[in-house]
Amino acid sequence: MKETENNAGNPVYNLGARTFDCPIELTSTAINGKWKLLIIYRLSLQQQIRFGQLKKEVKGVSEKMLIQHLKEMEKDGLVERKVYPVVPPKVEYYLTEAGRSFIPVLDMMRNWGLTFTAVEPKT
Amino acid sequence: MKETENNAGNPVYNLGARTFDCPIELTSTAINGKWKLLIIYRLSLQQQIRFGQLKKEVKGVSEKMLIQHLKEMEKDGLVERKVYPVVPPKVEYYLTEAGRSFIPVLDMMRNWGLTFTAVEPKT
DNA sequence: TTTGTTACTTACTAAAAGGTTGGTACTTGT
DNA sequence: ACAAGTACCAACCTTTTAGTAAGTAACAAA
Repeated sequence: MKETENNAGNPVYNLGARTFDCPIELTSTAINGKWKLLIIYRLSLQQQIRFGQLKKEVKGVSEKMLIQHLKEMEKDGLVERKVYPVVPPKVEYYLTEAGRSFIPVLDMMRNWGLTFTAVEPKT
Repeated sequence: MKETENNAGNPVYNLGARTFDCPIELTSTAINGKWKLLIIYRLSLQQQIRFGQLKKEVKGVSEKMLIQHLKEMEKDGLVERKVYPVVPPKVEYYLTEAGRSFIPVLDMMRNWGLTFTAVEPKT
């Protein structure tokens, strides 16, 4: 059972443990989640960031979803988690190489959004 | 009530009837939907396409979701719909200028996905 | 008159996503 | 003894999203 092709002989794409037939579906899945793009954006602006700080910066996110999304992105190999053996707990998150490779894509997505800036109506 | 800023005096971004404070959220919302990126991708490959043909090309999509997504993208100003007054019905869809402006972004997303191509394990 | 074609619509259901609340662990400072 | 601080977890509930199945309109061809 070849792992570089699907049954039709087409190449496949792997993100973490998941396999896709289509690169767009991979990307789509990777960023699927209400807060993921914002999380990546925040992570892209600094080397590493503590969980509590990230929660403050991603405005409106619940703890549950922040953790859930971070875990998924960890599994996908986009984010890493560093635990400091201290009390109270200290955990830092940062983008992996693969995660950082998404930054230019995110920038384009952001720039596209910027083109929809509201303008003053003519009086 | 100014429509180019939010209450904090920051600029806002408009997609169709919706307003966002953050360009990433706008983009996120615009492409939110299981099939939207694939639909845009298909539309990007040809000038216009009939509904039935689009359904064939976006493999796995149900009629309901295809229609729903197309309608949303129409409201968002990314897609246009052309109805021919014939029987049986003939409807063609195509990207608007704003829709086409997303193509480079989609290309980057696709290229990012391509970097996850599975490779032969070393034997 | 019945059938076929195409682009839908509607109703119903199942599944997934996300929010809220209330925990826990562990150590330090009081 | 206990309160504080931080990063979680688990249970529960609501909302959203998506899938299925059935039906409709309009005309043309058989």
